[in-house]
Amino acid sequence: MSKEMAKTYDPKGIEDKLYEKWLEKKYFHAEVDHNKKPFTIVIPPPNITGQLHMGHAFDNTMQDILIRFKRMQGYNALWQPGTDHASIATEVKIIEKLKEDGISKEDLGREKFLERAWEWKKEYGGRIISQLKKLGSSCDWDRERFTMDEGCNKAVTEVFCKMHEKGWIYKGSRIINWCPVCNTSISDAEVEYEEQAGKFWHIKYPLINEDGSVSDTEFIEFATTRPETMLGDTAVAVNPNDDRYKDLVGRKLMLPLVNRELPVIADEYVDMEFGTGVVKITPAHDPNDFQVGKRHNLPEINILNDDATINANGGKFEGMDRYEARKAIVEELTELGYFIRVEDHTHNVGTHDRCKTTIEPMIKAQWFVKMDELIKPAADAVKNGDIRLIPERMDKTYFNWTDNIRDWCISRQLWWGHRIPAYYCDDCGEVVVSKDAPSVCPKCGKNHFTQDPDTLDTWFSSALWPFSTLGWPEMTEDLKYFYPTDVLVTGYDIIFFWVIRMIFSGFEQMGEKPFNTVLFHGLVRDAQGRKMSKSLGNGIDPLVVIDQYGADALRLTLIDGVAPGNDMRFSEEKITKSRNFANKVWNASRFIQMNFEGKTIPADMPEYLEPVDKWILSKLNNVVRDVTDNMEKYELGVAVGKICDFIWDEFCDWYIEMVKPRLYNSDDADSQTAALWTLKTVLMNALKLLHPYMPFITEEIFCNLCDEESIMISKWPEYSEEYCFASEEKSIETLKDAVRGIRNVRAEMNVAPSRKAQVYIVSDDSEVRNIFEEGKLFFASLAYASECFVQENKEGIADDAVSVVFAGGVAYIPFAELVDISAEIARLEKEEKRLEGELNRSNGMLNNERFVSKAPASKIQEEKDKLAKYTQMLEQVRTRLEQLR
RNA sequence: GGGAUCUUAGCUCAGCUGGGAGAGCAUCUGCCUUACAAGCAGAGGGUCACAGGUUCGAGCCCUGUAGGUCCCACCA
Repeated sequence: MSKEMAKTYDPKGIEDKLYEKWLEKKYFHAEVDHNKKPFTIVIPPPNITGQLHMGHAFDNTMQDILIRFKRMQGYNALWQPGTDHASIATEVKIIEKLKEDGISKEDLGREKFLERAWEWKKEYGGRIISQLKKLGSSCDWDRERFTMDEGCNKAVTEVFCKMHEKGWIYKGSRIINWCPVCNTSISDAEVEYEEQAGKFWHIKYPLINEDGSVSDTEFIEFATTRPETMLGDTAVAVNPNDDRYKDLVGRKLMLPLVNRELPVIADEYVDMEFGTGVVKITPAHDPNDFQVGKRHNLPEINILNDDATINANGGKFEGMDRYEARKAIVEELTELGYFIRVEDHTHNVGTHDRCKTTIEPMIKAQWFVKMDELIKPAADAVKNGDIRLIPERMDKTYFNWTDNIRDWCISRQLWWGHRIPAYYCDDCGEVVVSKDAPSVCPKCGKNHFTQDPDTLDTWFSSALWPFSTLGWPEMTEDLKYFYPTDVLVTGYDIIFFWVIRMIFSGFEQMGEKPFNTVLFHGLVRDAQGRKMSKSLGNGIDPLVVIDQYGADALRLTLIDGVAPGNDMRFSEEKITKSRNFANKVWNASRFIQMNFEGKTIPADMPEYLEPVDKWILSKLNNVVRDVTDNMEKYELGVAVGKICDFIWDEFCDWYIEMVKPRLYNSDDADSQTAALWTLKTVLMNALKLLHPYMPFITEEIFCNLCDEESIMISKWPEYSEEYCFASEEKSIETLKDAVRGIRNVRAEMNVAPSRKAQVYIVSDDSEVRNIFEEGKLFFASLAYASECFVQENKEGIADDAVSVVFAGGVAYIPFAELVDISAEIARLEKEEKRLEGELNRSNGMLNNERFVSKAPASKIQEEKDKLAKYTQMLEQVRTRLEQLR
């Protein structure tokens, strides 16, 4: 056999070496192959600005597990990787960097700025990719893409032009969310509402008398959280059914400070119950007021510059910041006697999710995607099960968005991104949308154009990712073969940003869904359950974890015991547990390898197998079936739990211990061969099951133990009738029961394992006697017995021997000098009580006529078996008690 | 305001279509048993948030209550 294994598993060195090998062998690479079924995952492209964090590690671990699993199952598995240009995030970073040198982006100019951005991409864009590799991700790196590469560019332009032609992309002047810090419009999805402690200012406007003079007795009172917006008020509204104000509707008010006459209008929008039942209307700076303004043909007065300072429409407040103006306005209103009072008021304030700046609603000309028609097939697909969301509850979240869809603002006043393919004729202003710059104006025939300066929302290109990466708009072979992809793995936090947009884009552009299934995961939180964040400084760097514990341990920690869609807590304890498991696997393998030394192990199942061999093979067979089933259903956390339990508990703690005597004794060659073959078979198959979760350690061991090239291209184990040994499974469990019982008693009596004792197994069931007879050797070692006798009756056993009742018989341990008869009686009485309880329960059920008549037959039989078993055990306990008394 | 979800051992969480409450960690007790002390063998510990209901049978299904978390809406 090959080289000696170290005593503890050290992932350092091994992981990088194996990853290099996989790359070299091109195992990750997938080509169209019509003899194989494809299985495709597209990666959620990480931002080029990003560093690998636990969220990425979680997300990519899940994808890698699925891809490796399917690859081993014989699918043509493609994991399509790439990165996202992350328009605004990247632009902000570059601006920050420029700022350090004292330059603004305008100083630099568009061309130069973009040059910098590309340099930046070149320098840092690869960083996250190399970090993903550390994790073991088996992406097809030959296919790596970037949302702003040539192909994706082409796809974006194509979609924009097509949709524009169809009328589903349009330019319009509408109220949008404006970020005064990033200086760009953003979409509704990018607005985050944050509860803030604010103020509620109560103000009054004077009515205008019939003679045109400003009344000093008649006022109309209302309250606002944003007094500065009064500069843009163009009406005051009341509810049409509000008797208090009926007479005022149609009259005029004087807007103080700017001396503008405002009408009092009636609109259903106003809630009579809230406050004074009066609302000031600022169509240019509030989305609801905007709607009211449209209904009543109110003027829209924009009072803000792009940086949220007051513009010329604000009169003497011009140039003030919005918050300075707020203060100044309240002061002046107080002086003029229009201010009533102020109260504390917590309310939700819309902020920009990226920079947390309070957004300012403004009317601006922007490009939009018309959503009402586009969303229909996307909603239907989930409704009718064509696309499955896991966990299912995500459906509700999904429909909540599709049912309340609003047009998508896609233009951004940024430079880093896909530039909008719209051209304006310098002479007549005609708008031409086309893939290439037009040469002649279709309206005036002149030939000078200026391209729209804006770029597109980052998510516009990510929405096309599942097909743009496969070659669209060309109908490539890749596209025909790999599309639709199989599963998308992502966090529930980007369902609106990305998932929905990919779905409607897929239907619209490809005429087909982009994926069959969406597997959602939750957030990785810290040990206290807090979100990992930069500001809290509680983030755990996955690369540090990999360095300390290995990628396998990290991966296991992230997936073990986690249900789809649920958040998980990451802690030192958990990672230690995973590391320990890796070490356990390592040592079990080391032990097995040591025992292979100088032996030949048959390739096929030997003729002769002992019951324990059959037992573990049967157990393995069940695990293979269950784990495969769980994985097909995306229950990865459950699946890995079963694998680990099988390896640690059944295989290491029981089976290996059971076969040790056979390994140490070469007299019975057949028996030893059977043990060696079974050890190898079970280990190899268990490693295969574990490989998707812990790719490195499994590969290292696998290659140490066999001549195959790699575990990652080996065949996934399948359930097989050949390995079904139901009766051995059952009988070994009986034997384990006896062992546990004996250990328990010995532990209670504080007998050191080194103190061996004789053990007598007494059973009137010949099958039970048989199994102990056959397993005598290992049974003795597991039960710390010096000798083991199997017999039909109690003959020759000391009366005061300790007795252990198990299902099928009684074990006697003549340990006279240690036995305290009264303690023994107490122990057996406790056992008697327990069994009586069980019998009561069982009898209760079986005597319940309605249970017997309604419960399924299998359940009844199960209960009858238990009854028989406990009856027999109780009998034994009672007999024994009598003897002792 | 609408919705989702959670409440199970001291802690962190599993528990699939209803059929005798689980794991890891922690605690306690023994063990250097020639793969592993990052280990082995044992033990203790739970009215499955609360109240009803459906059912032969409920941690699981239904209704309500309380508390937590999250998402959406955004009453100026």
